[in-house]
Amino acid sequence: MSSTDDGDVPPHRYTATLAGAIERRWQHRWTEQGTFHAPNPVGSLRPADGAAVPEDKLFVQDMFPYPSGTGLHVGHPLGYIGTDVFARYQRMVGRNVLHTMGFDAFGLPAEQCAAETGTHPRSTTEANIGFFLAQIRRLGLGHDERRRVCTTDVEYYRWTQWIFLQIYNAWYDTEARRARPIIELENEYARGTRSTSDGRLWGELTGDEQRKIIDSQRLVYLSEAPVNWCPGLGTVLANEEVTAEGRSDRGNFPVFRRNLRQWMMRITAYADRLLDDLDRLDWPEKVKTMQRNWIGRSHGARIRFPIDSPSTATNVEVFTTRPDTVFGATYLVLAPEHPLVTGIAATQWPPGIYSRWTGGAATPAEAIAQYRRAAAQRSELERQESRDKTGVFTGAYATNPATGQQIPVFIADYVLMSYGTGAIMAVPGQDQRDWDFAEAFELQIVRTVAPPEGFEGQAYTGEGPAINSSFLDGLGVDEAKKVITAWLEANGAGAGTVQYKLRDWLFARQRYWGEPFPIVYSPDGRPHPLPESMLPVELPDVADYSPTTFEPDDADSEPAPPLAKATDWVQVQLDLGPADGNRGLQTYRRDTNVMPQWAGSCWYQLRYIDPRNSEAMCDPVNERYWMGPRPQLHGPDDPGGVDLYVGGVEHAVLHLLYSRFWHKVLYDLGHVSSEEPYRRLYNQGYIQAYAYTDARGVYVPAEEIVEEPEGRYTWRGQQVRREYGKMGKSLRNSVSPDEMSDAYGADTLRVYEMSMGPLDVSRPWATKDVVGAHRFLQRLWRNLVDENTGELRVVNTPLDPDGQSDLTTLRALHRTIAGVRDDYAALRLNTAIAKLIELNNYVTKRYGSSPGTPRAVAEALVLLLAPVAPHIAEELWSRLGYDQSLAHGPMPQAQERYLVEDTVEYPIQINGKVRSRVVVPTSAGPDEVRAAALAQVRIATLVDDEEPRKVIVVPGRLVNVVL
RNA sequence: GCCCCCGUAGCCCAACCGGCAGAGGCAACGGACUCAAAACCCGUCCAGUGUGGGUUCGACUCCCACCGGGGGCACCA
Repeated sequence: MSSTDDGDVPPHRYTATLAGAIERRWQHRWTEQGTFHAPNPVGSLRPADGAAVPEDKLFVQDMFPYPSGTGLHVGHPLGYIGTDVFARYQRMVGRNVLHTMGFDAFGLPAEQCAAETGTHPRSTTEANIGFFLAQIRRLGLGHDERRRVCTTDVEYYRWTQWIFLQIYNAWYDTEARRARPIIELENEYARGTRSTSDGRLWGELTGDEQRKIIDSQRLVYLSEAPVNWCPGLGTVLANEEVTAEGRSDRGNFPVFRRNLRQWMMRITAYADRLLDDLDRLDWPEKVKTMQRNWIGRSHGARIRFPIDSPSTATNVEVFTTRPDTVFGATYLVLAPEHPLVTGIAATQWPPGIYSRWTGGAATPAEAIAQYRRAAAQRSELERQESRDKTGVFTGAYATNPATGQQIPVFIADYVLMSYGTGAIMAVPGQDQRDWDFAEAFELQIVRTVAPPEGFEGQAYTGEGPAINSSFLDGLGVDEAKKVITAWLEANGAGAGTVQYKLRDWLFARQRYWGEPFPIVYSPDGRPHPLPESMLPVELPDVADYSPTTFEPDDADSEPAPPLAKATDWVQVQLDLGPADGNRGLQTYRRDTNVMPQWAGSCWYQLRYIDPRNSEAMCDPVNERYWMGPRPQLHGPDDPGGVDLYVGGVEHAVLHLLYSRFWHKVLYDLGHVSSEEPYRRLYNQGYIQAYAYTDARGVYVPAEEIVEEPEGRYTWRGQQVRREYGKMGKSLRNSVSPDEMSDAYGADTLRVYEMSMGPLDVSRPWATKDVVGAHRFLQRLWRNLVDENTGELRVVNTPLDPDGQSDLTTLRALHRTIAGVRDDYAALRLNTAIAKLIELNNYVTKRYGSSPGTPRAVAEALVLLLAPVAPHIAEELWSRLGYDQSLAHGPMPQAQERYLVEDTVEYPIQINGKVRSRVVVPTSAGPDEVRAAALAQVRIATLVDDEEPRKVIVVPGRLVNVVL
């Protein structure tokens, strides 16, 4: 990379050195003057002069960065620059713009670093944030620094704990379709307006029984259910944090299903709303689809199959999306872990049984035990690799409620305990998995949907008339589903139901560096929420920050959270007050789990709004102003939320689903007016890079690569292999924003990154191309400032609209103004820059050797450039004689009169091929254009004497003569 | 295996509702400047839109199939 500072240059040329000086000066000035402070309607950030805030506002947000401490590369700030350009443009057109950035600083890396170095995670976190801020401040991002928050600050996580308590102290009223305070549930039971499930009166229940009923309905609850236990990390994980291969998404350690007592959040209560409200969001379709798949709603039915076992009389309930195919259900399959398996298993094999059904075992019990052992040992990965159907017969038979037929019951690992009821009715005729199993076990196959003529496949899953299905015969799939569901309900054999893939959110982690739970336990093991007055619960200091981790494969290990070691903190004497029955000072044990990293990022937009509020997480008036629904602007269904949220697509399900869930709970409980946190979501692309490996496969420095002809690449003479992907220190292809700023200035880096392509497209980094952006700024500077004297070279004589040459300039100028404004508003930053370069090139050509650039052009160029290259723009603006920053405008307006030309040139096509051109007045109507076109000599010759079959005139575009 | 997105000049990318394939940048080449080189300045070259069909007066744009690249889901009943 070459600096522009080499050699002799004119003293006032826009070089990296000059850019650096300008950038430091303006960054200092912005900070000093609080240029990017956005006032709130009320509270400590309201306007100092008591003025009302502008009605027109905009809330722009970047996804919460995690301050990693490894330093940024040029890819990281792509989105930050994008939002900054957008925010600056909106600020210049007069909107009150809230744009800031805080830190999501709890989490594993800081903790791991702390454990390795023995420093407190808080010190490494703070150092990392300092480093991160230094890097992004150099880019000139217009953040409201007063609003920076950090999830690890006690004043921040106090409110994270407060929100946890709101959720804890709430239940989901399925009839009202919203969360309500838990006290209202208790009141309903107490008043008798709600009855208990077993019909007993509330007053007859013991306190313990009452508490159990209440606790079981909270949106946060303790569960004994199977969880994802990761011994390698020493913690449990949420489903979302486990990869498809059954490993931890951080660290890639094996994850095991274990029964452990853990905090869960009832996100499933919101499944329908989380799904349905996607339609109200301005989000990329891709992300919506990912959330839809994750929630995985499917409509179907639960059907009960009576078991005819010699030992027990019970039912197996299955879930199916195809109840219409029940007449073709020729066997049942239970997940190996299904609780009914042991109960229904026959003691002896029935006579004359296929040997493949028994797995070679002497009794069903033995076969089951053997199969279960084998299934437990198979990892998720192995299960995926081989889709061969395996299973064993339980010896039991069930009755198909539709046919009355006896059908065998199997266990097989292709049925998952975690979905539906953990049991299926197998319909091989209409399900390929069942077909495969049926073939392997020689089971009966009955088609109940007629495949189309000539169908040669196996299972047929498409549309068609029902067959072999008694009273359903002839009906289409949808109709048959309705009829059979009604029949099942009428006969007490089942009911229509909705099933979700979404599971409740496992909310506890056995780590140190996270938010402590505002929960204590009495000696009897019962949890008690702390009253709000006891917040925050501060994270105690401990000698050892890491949990006990285990051999990654040690599935039988037990979690041992670090907080359990802080015995002074764990044992407390508290008076929980009236909420806990005024029991006075009691001894309690604190919860030693911490919240998952996602907790802090579930609500940070609300704290950005009111970062210093000590009375509430966020004043409702401020929330309504910045995030409230604006139906007049966004339509009647507008849920409200942040106006623009920019980040990578990798958070499509985790963060974005959790955050929506919390926000909806807060909405239901009346704490916020918006129903969604993020009205508009935009996924920025990634900056990627080429990396090069030598013959040994070792990465070599990308900046020293020489490109040879025929697509070959060499490093120090030896041929290397090129690969494309991430930018990173270990790949030796990392380029930092600091080195780019050193070489060209931050404005150049900003222009380059924004001009590389649309913000949502990934593209390769090319350091050699950056110079193009620098040349543009340099030329623009030269058009306004004399490089030798430093004097302004701008002429104040106004442009004369009646003079032909000035008119050309005015038209070029106003066309640019209109186009650039459009582009900025639509986030087409690359084309906005192209138009600015185009205008600048025009100015260079037209006025480069004249005494100077007309002031009107110079000012507009500077103002239009300001969002993307704010430092140089501010500098030029001040040299143009303005002492106020241009951060709040003005933004030039295009004048309509200069957007229209007097004449238009129409291309003339004959049969779709351009053959000639004709210039006509803009005012010419279609008939005149047609006449002018046909009168063209070249056209007349080509048309000859033929009468055109058709002449198409597209106003303003072209003429097409069809012969 | 299923679903989604993307293929335009040597490279990164424009082309708005189907209407002249080129706005911008890089590279290359030529010129100018220079004792010379770099930087800077001026100019030039370059594709018929991944492939094959279809619809249309007209297709980068719409439809179908295929190829290549990226992503998501993956025994979810």
